Amino acid sequence: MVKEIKIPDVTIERVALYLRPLEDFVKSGEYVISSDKLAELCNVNPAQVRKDLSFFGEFGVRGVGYQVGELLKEIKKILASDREWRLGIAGLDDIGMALVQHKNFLRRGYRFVAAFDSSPRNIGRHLPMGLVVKPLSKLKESAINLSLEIGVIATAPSEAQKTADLFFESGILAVLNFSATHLRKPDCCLVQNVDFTFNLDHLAYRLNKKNRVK
Amino acid sequence: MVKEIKIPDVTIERVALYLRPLEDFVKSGEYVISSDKLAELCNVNPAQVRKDLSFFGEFGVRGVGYQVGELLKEIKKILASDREWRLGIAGLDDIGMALVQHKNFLRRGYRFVAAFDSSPRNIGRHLPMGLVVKPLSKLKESAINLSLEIGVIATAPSEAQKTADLFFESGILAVLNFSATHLRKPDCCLVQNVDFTFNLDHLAYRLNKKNRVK
DNA sequence: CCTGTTTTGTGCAAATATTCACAATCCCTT
DNA sequence: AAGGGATTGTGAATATTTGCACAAAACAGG
Repeated sequence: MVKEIKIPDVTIERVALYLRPLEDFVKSGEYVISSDKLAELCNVNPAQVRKDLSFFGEFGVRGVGYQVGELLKEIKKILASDREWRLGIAGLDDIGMALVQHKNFLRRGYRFVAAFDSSPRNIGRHLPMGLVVKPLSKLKESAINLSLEIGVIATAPSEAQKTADLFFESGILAVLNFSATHLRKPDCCLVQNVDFTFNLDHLAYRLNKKNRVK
Repeated sequence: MVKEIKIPDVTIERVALYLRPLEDFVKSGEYVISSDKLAELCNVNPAQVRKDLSFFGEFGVRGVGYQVGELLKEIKKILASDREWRLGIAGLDDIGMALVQHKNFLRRGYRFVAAFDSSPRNIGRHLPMGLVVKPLSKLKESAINLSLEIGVIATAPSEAQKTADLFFESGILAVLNFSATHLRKPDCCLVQNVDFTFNLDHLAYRLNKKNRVK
């Protein structure tokens, strides 16, 4: 019987955070990293690092630290980013275009294998990596044929819900939503919203507070 | 003597969250909203909504609810988004371009008033709203002349730190970083990192877990 | 002006999350 | 092979956050 502990959401987020400095670290040629060092790089508490990792197993060696390469592999396994995920994107105006071309996605294992748009202006356009923009009407068919796993929505807000529904109907269970609208979704599906103005609001709040305290 | 309570970070984030449905709500013509309704729209607990708001004052009327317009105004005041903030952006390749042109920023009070790039390919380009891309060497001078308040970094990772330092040296206290690199910063300055692959990692993790549980 | 209904604001208890602190373990040196 | 130094893994202590539950306040209708 496997132990059935619930893993906090914040832990997952931090574990993803650990991934980035580790990648830099492995390039620098170091073989071993301590929880202290990793914690410092991520601005968290060392005990936190150890506890976070301990949810998933014992990856370190007492008195020594963690093997960088091994830890990296373990974290990728934890996050299920030890394999490639197949993405479809809808909406190829400026943001959509920027996303498709962004190299970070592929480096981290997220590959765009289909692109859709409703506007004749964009349909048929050739994108890097041999992608051709297809009409939205082909979304469901393509999603199945190409085994899409995650849908990315970069359409205008007015089309976002319609597009999301297409993704959901074609069996896609996760959507990354750049459209700054709230999406209705079936219970079985996951949605992550990305809204840059959130980050700005947070900065503005903290800037303002700092000035007031002065 | 003003009471000196510490306001949790999560509260700020949720308060920013409340802003969005409220804006929709005010358009729909409703005058009053209850914590129950607002909570439902944001997928949080009603008591949470009330407690979050109570950190900043008493905005509701017992037995009635909250005046939508007034609440909206109060929240904007809390977040310091009741005024315009002046942004400068560095890096005008695909992501930078998409950001500058994105209408949401201005709608929420974030105005790009300067744009910088190091590449001759981009310098001198005319952007929407009368902006012209200036060379990075002019950043410090412009930042002061134009009273920039927040710097946005959309450069290649290799240039991110250098650019951030320019922002900091010119007295800018907050930076929004799209470059997927960790930035060193003076203690007095604020940095918010935006990394889309984080969101994807989180989705991937949850998708994977769901399949395992099955 | 009283009564019933509604919904806020908040004290308090429960649930979660973070941090401390230390035994357990490993490596290195002699 | 023994001792000293380092660092993990984790139980226990703290700190923070959430949510319940209810008094306080407003309003509407008679």
